[in-house]
Amino acid sequence: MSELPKNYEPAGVEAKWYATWLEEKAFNAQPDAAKEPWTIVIPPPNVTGILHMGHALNNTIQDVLIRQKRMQGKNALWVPGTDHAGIATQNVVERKMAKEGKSRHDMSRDEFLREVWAWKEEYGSTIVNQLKKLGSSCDWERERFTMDEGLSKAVLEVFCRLYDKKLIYRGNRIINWCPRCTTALSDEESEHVETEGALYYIRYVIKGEMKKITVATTRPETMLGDVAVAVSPRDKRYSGLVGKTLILPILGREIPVVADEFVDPSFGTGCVKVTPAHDPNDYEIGLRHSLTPINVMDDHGIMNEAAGPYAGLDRFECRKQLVEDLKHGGLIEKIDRHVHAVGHCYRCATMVEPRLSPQWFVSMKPLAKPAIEAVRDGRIKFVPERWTKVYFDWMENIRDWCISRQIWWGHRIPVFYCDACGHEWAAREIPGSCPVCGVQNIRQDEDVLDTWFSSWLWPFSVFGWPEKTEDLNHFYPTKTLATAPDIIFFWVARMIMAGMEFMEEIPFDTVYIHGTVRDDQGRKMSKSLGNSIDPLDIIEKYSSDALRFSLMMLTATGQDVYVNEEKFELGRNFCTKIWNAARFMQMNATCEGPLDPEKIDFSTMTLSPDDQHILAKLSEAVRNTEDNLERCRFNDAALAMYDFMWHHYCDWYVEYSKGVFRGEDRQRKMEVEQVMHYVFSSAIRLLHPFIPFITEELWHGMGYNVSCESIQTAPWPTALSYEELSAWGVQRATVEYVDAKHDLIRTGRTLRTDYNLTPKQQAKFAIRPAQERTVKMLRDDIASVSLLLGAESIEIDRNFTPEGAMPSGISQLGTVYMSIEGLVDTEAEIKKIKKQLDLVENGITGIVKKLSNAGFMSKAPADVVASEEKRKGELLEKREKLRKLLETISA
RNA sequence: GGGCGUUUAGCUCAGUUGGUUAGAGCGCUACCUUCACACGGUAGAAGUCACAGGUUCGAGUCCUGUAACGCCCA
Repeated sequence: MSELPKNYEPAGVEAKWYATWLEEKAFNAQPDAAKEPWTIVIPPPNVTGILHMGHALNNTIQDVLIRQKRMQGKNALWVPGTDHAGIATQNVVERKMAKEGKSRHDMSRDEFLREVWAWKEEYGSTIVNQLKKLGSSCDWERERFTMDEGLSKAVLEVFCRLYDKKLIYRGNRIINWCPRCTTALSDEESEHVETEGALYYIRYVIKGEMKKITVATTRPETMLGDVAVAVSPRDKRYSGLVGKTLILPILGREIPVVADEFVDPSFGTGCVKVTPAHDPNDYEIGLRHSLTPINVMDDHGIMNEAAGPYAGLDRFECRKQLVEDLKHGGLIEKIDRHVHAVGHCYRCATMVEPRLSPQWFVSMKPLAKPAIEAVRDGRIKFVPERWTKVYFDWMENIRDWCISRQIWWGHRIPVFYCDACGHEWAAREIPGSCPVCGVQNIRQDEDVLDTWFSSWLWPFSVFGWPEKTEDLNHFYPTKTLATAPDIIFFWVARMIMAGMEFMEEIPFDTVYIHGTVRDDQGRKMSKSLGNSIDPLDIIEKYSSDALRFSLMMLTATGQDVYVNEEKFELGRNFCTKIWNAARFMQMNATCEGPLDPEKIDFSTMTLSPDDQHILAKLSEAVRNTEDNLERCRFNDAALAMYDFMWHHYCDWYVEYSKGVFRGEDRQRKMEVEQVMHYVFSSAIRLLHPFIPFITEELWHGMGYNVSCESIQTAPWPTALSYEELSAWGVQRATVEYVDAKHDLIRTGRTLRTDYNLTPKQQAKFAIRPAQERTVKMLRDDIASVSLLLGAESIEIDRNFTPEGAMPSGISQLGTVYMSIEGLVDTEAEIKKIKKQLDLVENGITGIVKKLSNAGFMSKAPADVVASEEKRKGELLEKREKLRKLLETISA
């Protein structure tokens, strides 16, 4: 046991222990048939990422779980890694290159990829290092990257299997296109944003007639691609119109009027323009009426030749000019304001263009079925449970997944084409020639796969799948997946599908969905808003433990977490409190040498009521913490420990121990010291998953590392029942007595405060116990009651009747009386109270006068009257208290 | 348009299967620099549990409806 410094300096301590842990390979796990595996896979952060509060929350949760399981003796493994984040990373590298005056369009694909890999080597470990600062106990020797060799192999395997099962297919369909990233996106990657737009009413001339009809659209520029106008077949207004021909304004193209069930007669004019190349619904209408789509834009959202006079214009510029032109031609009936949800690229926020495009898709319905089953029959459960419904809703209406991306960074689609014979096939290895005609001149698909196509395999690909490895066999399936709600569809649902399809087993049994971290105004933390709090700043200022503990205290199950900097004081203050509790024990140490908390035996001691009480409360805290962790109630678990350590241990037991330590009974001192070490060493073990650094520092500082070098592998404390506790002489009745004693002491302290006694002033107390059996208990325990009450003397008498000035209070154990004779200058006190009473009386008179004044009542604003009424009430109450006080003192 | 969440002390939030006097942290008030800790201690003030109905011996909790805010999906 080395003497602890007065102030805890977390920065050095945290760095020291993390380095030691790495050195000792404390986080590493190997398959071990003798131990129960308990696995977590990290939601791999993007290599482009920097640690934000969401990561801090997410990873603290995982670390809490994994550290607890490790202490419980399980073969705990937390597999870390990063995601190659296709579009995001390509964007970052392209931006960086642009600053250097370079463009990927000036280099070959291979050259560009070399640039990205170089970037990854340089910056890709940023977030990993930040996770280490958080204290994350990941097995870093198993760190994976979604584009490393093994995982790429898994991706190829999965692609080929699905391709061969015809579950991957290429189709020409309307997809979400980002004109800035120039790639297709999946439906999930297009974020709907409420946008203030306009509804344009455009007139189309009916061929051969002088009449016009009006169509309403939010995207007028797409009319250049119109191939028809559709009306509802049930719409009587237009029943004569179907089959007629319209003249498309500007371009003069002749287009038919068709009847289609899709049209909602109540929207706009009931006539909708049909642009199959730029709208998913229009595409369907086009198919039903055999209309040929016309694409009017290029990859960058620039109008193409099909747009006639507008070719070469940006889509938004085109909209402006087209509307102007239509206005001049008298073809705009009106323009209404219109708010609607518009898709935006989730990587660059550019407005997404729905666009007809040949892309690769995964047929999802067959994959969804077993994944729905796994959740329905309870093999996988969501916490909180309500997310189950969100999952089912999505899974039951699942749409095919567009997996091809027109970028370079990612897993290249392993499909090959032979132009000689037209053969197309998927291959796990790059083939040398066409397997059908033998021609060597074959080419590979240019596109890469959606980044989620590798992450959906994460829970088993990290263990070497498709190889049947020992790791895979031992560590799969994993246990709890902790993640934020925004990637349930992107990732969680797809992992379940992949697990069921390729492993024929669930990937994890619990999905814990935590909240989003927001600022104190409820806004999502984001760089652009400038409202983000950098976890690293918090770590520097308050320590990693403080960050972790505060986050855990704040994260009510599944609710969003609102943070501001001050909230992290909570964790810091708690760590300081623990530190000082440890110092207190050291200062009062009588035992010599190291102390093994596992070897303490209370069965030979006679435990005092307070000893029994704190031991029972410890078991209660252990039970609460375990239960709450089991149910992912991290805030309740944190609170249970906080409450125990601060309010039970420090506020009561440490205060009680002072009386013992100041006394002469050496035997008793040693016993209390043993209780303290038992309780404290258990409490810091309990706290270790939440605040790993300070607890490890104290484990060593207090010399608990006798039989177990690190707290990380020290045995998890056991919650003892009263039956088990009775072996040490702990009785439930005694514990309840101490609870009641605390209530009594509080009552006595209130009396002290009421009569303005300073902490140093001793007072004479008397207690009239409510029950006979407490008389002896209190008499035996009188020393501790006296100390905690600041009593000069205490008379305990079932028949006590007060004489003179003795105010009283009622507690669970009985009535407490305090003598104020000699402590309070009665004369002066009476004078003071009378003076106050006068002031209050005057105040009341004034207000009553005011309130009975008709002029005031009729003219004064209501809130003024109300505040006067309120003040009157307060004064009346105060008068009553002062009168009572006067009565007692004068008695 | 559909779904979900939230509404409890000045602020931020807990409150599990309905059950004594609705809790915590911060802030506030008073007293205290006492030999673990002022990042502290003791005591205290502070709530029409969003609103309107209903069920019940009993509702912050369950049911119906309304409102506001937020999120997701179309």
